[in-house]
Amino acid sequence: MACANKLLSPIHFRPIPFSVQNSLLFAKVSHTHLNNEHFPPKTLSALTTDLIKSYFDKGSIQEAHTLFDEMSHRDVVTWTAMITGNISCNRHSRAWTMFSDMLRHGVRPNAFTVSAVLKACKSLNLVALSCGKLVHGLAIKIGTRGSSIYVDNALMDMYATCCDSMHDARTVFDDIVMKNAVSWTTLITGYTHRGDAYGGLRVFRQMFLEEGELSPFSFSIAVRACASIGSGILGKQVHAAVINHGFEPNLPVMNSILDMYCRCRLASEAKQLFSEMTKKDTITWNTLIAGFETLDSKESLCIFSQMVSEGFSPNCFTFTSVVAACSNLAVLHCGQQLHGEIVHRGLDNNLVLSNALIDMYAKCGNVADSLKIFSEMPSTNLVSWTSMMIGYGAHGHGKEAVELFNEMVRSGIKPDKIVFMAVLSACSHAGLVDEGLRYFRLMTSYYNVAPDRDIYGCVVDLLGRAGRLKEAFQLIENMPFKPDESIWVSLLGACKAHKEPSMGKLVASRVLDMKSNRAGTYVLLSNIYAAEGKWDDFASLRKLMRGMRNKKEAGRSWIELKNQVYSFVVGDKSVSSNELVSEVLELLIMHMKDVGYGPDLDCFVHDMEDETLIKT
DNA sequence: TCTGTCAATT
Repeated sequence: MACANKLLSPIHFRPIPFSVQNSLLFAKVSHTHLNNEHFPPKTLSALTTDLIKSYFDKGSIQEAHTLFDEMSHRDVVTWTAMITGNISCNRHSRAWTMFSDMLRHGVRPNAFTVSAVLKACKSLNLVALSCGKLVHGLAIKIGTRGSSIYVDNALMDMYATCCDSMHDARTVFDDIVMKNAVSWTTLITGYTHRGDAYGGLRVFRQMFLEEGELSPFSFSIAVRACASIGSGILGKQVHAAVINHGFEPNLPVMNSILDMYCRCRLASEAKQLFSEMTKKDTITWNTLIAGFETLDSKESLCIFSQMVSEGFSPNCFTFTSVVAACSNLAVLHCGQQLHGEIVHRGLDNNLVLSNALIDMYAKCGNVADSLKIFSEMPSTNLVSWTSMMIGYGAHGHGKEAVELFNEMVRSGIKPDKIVFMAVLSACSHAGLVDEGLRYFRLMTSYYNVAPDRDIYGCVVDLLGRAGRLKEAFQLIENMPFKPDESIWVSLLGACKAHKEPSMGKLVASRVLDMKSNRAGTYVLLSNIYAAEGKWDDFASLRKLMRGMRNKKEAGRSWIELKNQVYSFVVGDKSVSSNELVSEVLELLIMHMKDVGYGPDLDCFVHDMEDETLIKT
């Protein structure tokens, strides 16, 4: 057997044309077969199927097809090997045509064929359901449905993954008499991936109640479901179940629990689990670094250097997270060092990573380098263009952002909602009001993208910033959905900036109607009253705020000095021990006064109670 | 005797 496999290795025949090669092969197979008495009685067709499979394993798709075409007798197994081979090479539509060819040749599919072809249906999203239903009918007709757990599970998976057919998946599931671990996992995954985490968790619980077969897969998907709804309480329960059922040695399960703690913003739980994990791989580190990128960017950079010093090799996932951490912290030097390391490791061709670098340079104030990366990318996607446009917008280059948008459309990329937000925001910051409004109209009339609350927020900002407050007000009043607090607050800020007290009062009444619990809203309102000298109203609002025990989150600043990053808030005493920071700030303030910049004192209110300045 | 279903990181 082993000797036959060695003999059949396609590498030996590489330089010889296919047909000759295959005749040679048959000769050798028959020869071995006839001359070796101890050789198991494998048919020629079985041996050829072996070879077809090994061709697909090596990615030699054409050779597999040539060999198949030259066969005189093809049985179900050979056809099935061709279908699965094409699927493993991601050629799903070819797999489907192979299947229809098979039916045309009058070969009756078996359970192997049906489950394989269902997988192809799943991946052919557009025509999936009609193909899938056809196979479902066929499965019933030839009697594989209900008699093969593989067919039933594949059928469930097909219904769950394609279109909105969780109902059909559930029907198939309920009909299965002997459910196995895959049946349970497939159904839980179906609900969870469709965004119905509670549905997934209900099935997970049912699995325990009915004493279904447990597997690490069902645990990791259940953990994922908890993470997606941000429920640390449910996540901890699943974590306990993982320990109770002895799945702790399974690394993917533990990695997903780590991810869950990060997504539920339970930083200390994540840290503790990480320190207790005896086995760790690159994914473990990446999960923690990605988690801390949003929780505590500075910490995520520390974890990164720890990862490197412990001898783990960072990959493109790792670098994407740490580059994003640098964007959040606006630490250019650190970002540049990482960029160097990325080039050194040959990861600079990675699309997602390049997009992160574009964003990093823009957020660190270096939009020219963003453009350099963008223009040198071998291929781009929607995110690349959007990141570049956001970078331009943030630096006041509205015109360039608009030009980039037009270029993107010309290159054949279809704009989405986020791109329009980038364009509108760029127009807003550059004062290109009419240009922005034109894109807002084109969005629905030409590009067929439905504007949502966020888009309306951008347009209100665009009009408000330019002082076209009445238009902004009318836009909010005529929105196709109920305005939320933030959109009114945005207009309120514009009223204050343009010193329009009458419009301000009107907007303020709308804001008060929302019965907000956000401190920032009241700070803004109280400032408007204070600026008008309405101290009674001002006082009652401040009282209301104190009752809410809700403080506005302080605006934070960073400064990078001598390879050290200092982060501080207004009135922060923690950095004052470093005289250098205070000195630099003093110098900056003096310089600002010299060039005629005085702070807008209307914007500040002094809170006597906690002795801090609150900036709006 | 050849052919199968499910999971974790940006």
